[in-house]
Amino acid sequence: MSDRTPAEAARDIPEATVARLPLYLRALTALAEADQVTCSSEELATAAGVNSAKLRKDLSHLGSYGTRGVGYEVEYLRYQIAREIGVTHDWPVVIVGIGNLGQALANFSGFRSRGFRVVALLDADSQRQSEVVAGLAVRPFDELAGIVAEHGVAIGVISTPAPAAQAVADALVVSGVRSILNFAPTHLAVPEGVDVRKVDLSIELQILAYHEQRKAQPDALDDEVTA
Amino acid sequence: MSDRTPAEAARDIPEATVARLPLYLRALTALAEADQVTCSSEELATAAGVNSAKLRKDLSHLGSYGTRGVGYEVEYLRYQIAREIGVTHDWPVVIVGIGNLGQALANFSGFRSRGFRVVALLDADSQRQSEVVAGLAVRPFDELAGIVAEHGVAIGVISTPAPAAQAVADALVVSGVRSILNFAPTHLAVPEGVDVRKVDLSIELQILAYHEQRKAQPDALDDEVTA
DNA sequence: GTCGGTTTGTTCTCCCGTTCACAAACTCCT
DNA sequence: AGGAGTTTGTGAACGGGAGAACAAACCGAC
Repeated sequence: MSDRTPAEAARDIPEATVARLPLYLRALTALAEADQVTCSSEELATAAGVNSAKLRKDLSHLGSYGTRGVGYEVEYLRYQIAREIGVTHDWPVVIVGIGNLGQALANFSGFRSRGFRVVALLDADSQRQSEVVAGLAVRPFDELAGIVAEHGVAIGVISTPAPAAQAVADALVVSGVRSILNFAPTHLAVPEGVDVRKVDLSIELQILAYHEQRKAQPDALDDEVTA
Repeated sequence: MSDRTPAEAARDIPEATVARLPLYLRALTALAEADQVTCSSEELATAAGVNSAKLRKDLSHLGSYGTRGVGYEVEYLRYQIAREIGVTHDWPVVIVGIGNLGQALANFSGFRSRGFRVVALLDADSQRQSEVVAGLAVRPFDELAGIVAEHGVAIGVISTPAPAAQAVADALVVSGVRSILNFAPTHLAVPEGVDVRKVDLSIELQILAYHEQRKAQPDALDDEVTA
């Protein structure tokens, strides 16, 4: 009934907590690179930009790592969170739609370094299929099913124009992909059990614009003729 | 104290509603282009991918547009939402960091068509300053303050590497920018009154990976040695 | 061994957001 | 004009997340 996946609470970790775990993972990685052995919840929370009480509650959902009176062991906690998220091994990813954004995504180093590996770039435009982007040849879109099966791809990224996105999503789902990251500015309808996360640049800007407008106008609101 | 802006509820429209208004605006624009004159809440909600009751409550926060027994007039409602968001006129935007992602953003047509106009591209790398991207010359970063003042820029986009992001944010704030869209994978500390929205690609992927992992494992969880 | 200081894990409360369900209000047909 | 049908706007119940505050647990000193 709902647009979100209602029974997606797989075990018992709240969705809001899941969304913050990558923040903690990143902060812990930075601490580890600075050769810090232990850290307090206060320190880690500051590094991640969240409240320390929230951090402790989040971590309590995955277990009782950490020692009272001492704090958390950086490397140990980092591994535990990585394991919980599932990025102790690499996930194969395909990117569909190799325009400006798709090329930027293919070149994005953050993927490779954080548990993801781009195994194929796909595009329906035959002109792009002669190009090589980020060391990978751009391949025809109809090779999707074979590539997904071959590499065991579970995550697909859509960076096509909006009109093509739904068809691409359908094809991804048919091929067996159950998680989609959608950059196309459109709503995707997918079957139950398939997760879609949306990144929408113009929506983010419009939200900023709303607040910006409110900052500018002190309190003039009702005195407008709108016919 | 908090990392979010606590007193940002400018008037009385809930934040969750504000985040959905751009969705409705987009759906209404699509309906208008299909020459549809009126639409029901059910129809608009389906197009936007949300619940119809949620849609009606959202719209009720901006006023009582719509006619019972009939629905909403597409063009009228579209204008009202655009006015509420503040995209009836264009917002000048600067993009800082013209790497792969910055170039993709500069070329993104959705900005221009949805109330935003990129007025300048900035980069600290002098090698990039000879390039022309999306019809705009890449200019030195130290011209920021002048550009912001000249065009009345209120919104800045950061697409630099993570280590440079905080310094860029500081410079934006000093120049007078009060809204920042941050693509760098790091937490930005900004003064009260400045809004930051974050788009983080690897976090989105990690959230997908978490759910994907839970789909794969039916219910094996505690039986792991972790030392 | 005991005591003080420190930090985690957890409980409790409050608030925001979602959803259901229904009254109010409008149109169209007779 | 009146009634049937339709759709909006909203009141109320419900669930989840945020934050404060505190008890439990650990370390180190004496």
